[in-house]
Amino acid sequence: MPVMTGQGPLYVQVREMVVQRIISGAWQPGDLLPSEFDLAAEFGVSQGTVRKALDTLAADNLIIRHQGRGTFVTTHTPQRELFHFFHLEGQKGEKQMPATSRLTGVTNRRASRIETDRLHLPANTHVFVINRIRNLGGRPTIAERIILPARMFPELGQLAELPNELYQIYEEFFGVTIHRAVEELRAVSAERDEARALGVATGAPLLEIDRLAETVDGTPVEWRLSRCDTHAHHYLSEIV
Amino acid sequence: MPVMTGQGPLYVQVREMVVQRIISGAWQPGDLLPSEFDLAAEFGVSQGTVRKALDTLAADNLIIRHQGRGTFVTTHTPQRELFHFFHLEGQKGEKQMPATSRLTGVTNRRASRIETDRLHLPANTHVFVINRIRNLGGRPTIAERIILPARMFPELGQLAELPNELYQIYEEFFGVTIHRAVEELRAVSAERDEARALGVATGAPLLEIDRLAETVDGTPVEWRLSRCDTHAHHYLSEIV
DNA sequence: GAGTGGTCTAGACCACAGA
DNA sequence: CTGTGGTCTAGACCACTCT
Repeated sequence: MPVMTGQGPLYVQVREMVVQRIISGAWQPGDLLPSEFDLAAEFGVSQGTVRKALDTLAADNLIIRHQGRGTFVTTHTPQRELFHFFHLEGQKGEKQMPATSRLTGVTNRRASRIETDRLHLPANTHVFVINRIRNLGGRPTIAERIILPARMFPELGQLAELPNELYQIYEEFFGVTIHRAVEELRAVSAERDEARALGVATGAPLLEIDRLAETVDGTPVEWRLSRCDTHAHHYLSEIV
Repeated sequence: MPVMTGQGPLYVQVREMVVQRIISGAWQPGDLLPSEFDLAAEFGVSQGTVRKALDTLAADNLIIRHQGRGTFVTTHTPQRELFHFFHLEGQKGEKQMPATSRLTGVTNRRASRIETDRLHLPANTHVFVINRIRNLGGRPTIAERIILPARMFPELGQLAELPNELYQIYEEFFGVTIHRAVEELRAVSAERDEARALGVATGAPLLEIDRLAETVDGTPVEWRLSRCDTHAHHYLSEIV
C-alpha cells in the first residue's frame, strides 16, 4: 500500500511533501536531508522517484546536492545573494567586492496605500523603511529604499549594523527565506536629494529597479526600490 | 562494444552528438528527431540515457518534446520571440499585440571598430544596419538599431518587408538560429533625433538595452541597441 | 570502509497523438 | 491500433566525502 495518496505523478507529490517540510521549518536552511534511500522508504516509493523529485528542487534552488555528502536545504550566503540576486556589474562584467553601504535611516511607520498593495498587507499595518546609499567601486551608485512588514521583522530597528547583503539577515534573525523576486526596470530622472547623494546632476538618468521578493510559499516580504547610476555599471540580463 | 568513445558521462556525450547534428544542420528547426528507442540503438546506450540527454536539451530550449508525437528541434515563432526574448511589458504586465514598427533605414556599410569587436568580425567587414521605431500600445516606444554581419545575411536589403519579430526571418531565410542573448541595461538621456521620434523631450531618461545574440555554437550574430521610453512600460526580470 | 549522490541499465506500464 | 514520450521500479556500479 502506497504512502502517497495524492493526485498526479508520484515524484510531484514527493516534491510537494519536501517543499511543505521546508516551508513549515521542519527542515531549515542548511539542514541535511535524509538520504534518497531513507526518503524513498518513508514515502513508499522507489529511490529513482525520490531522485527525480529532488532533482527538480535542486533546479529551483530550493536544495543543493553534494555527491558523497548529502542533500541540504539552500541557505543564503553573501555570495549567492551577490551572484543570484544582484545583477549590477561593472563595464567589464566584474562584480566589485566588497561593496559597502551608508545607512541614511531606518524607521518604523504606518504603511502607505501603495505599500500595503505591493506587500499584500492589511490596511494600517506597520512597516520598516530602510534607506541607504550603496557604493560600487568606491563610488556611491545606488540609492535604495526597502520596505519590510514590521510584523515579520520584529526588532529590526535594534540591529546594530546592517550588511550590504540583507537576505542572510532575514533568514538568520527572522526566519524569512527569500526564494524568488520579480524586478521591473525603468529609466527615471534623478530627484534632487538622490542626485546629490549619488554625485550626479538633478534630472540625470537613473536606472530604477523595482523589486518584489517573496518566500517559498509565495508571500511577498520585501519591496525594494533601487535607483542606480549606470555611468560605470549596467544591469545584466541573460536570456537562455 | 559501445559506440560512444568520448570522455565523461554517456548522457553528456549523447547530448553533444545531438547538439552537433543541430549545429551542422543535419537536424533543422522544426525537424522531428528519431525516437528515444532509435537513438538509443544508434548510440549504443540505453533508452534512459538518451532520455536524460534529451531532457537537458529540452531544459535549454534546444528541442521540444510532445508526448505521443515526438521530439522536435525548436523553431522561432513570433510568440516564442515575444515571450522569451522580449521583456518589455505594460504597467499591468500585458504584452501588447500586435506591435508594429516603422523602418527608418536599412543600409549596408563597412563595420565600425566597435561593431567588429562586439560581433567578433575581422576588420573591414560589411554589416547591415537596421534602424526602426517600434510601437507599443499604439505609441512609438523603442528606437532600435540592429547590426548584422552582411556575410551571414546575404540580400537582406532585398526583403520587401521586415516584421516586428525578426528571429523567425533569420532562421527561415538565412539559416541563422538565435539561441541565447545577453542584455546590458542602462539609463541614458534621449538624443534629439530619438526624442523626436519617440515623442519625448530631448534629454528625457530612456532605458537602453544593449543586446548581443548568438547561435547555438556561440557565434555572436546580432548586436541590437534599443532605447525605450519607459513611461508606460517596464523591463521585466524574474529571479528564480 | 561506510555512506552519500551520480550514472546506467532493463523492463514495465501509462497517457497521449495520429492514422 | 501503433508509436511516441512520461512515469516508475529494482538493481548495479561509480565517484566522492568523511571517519
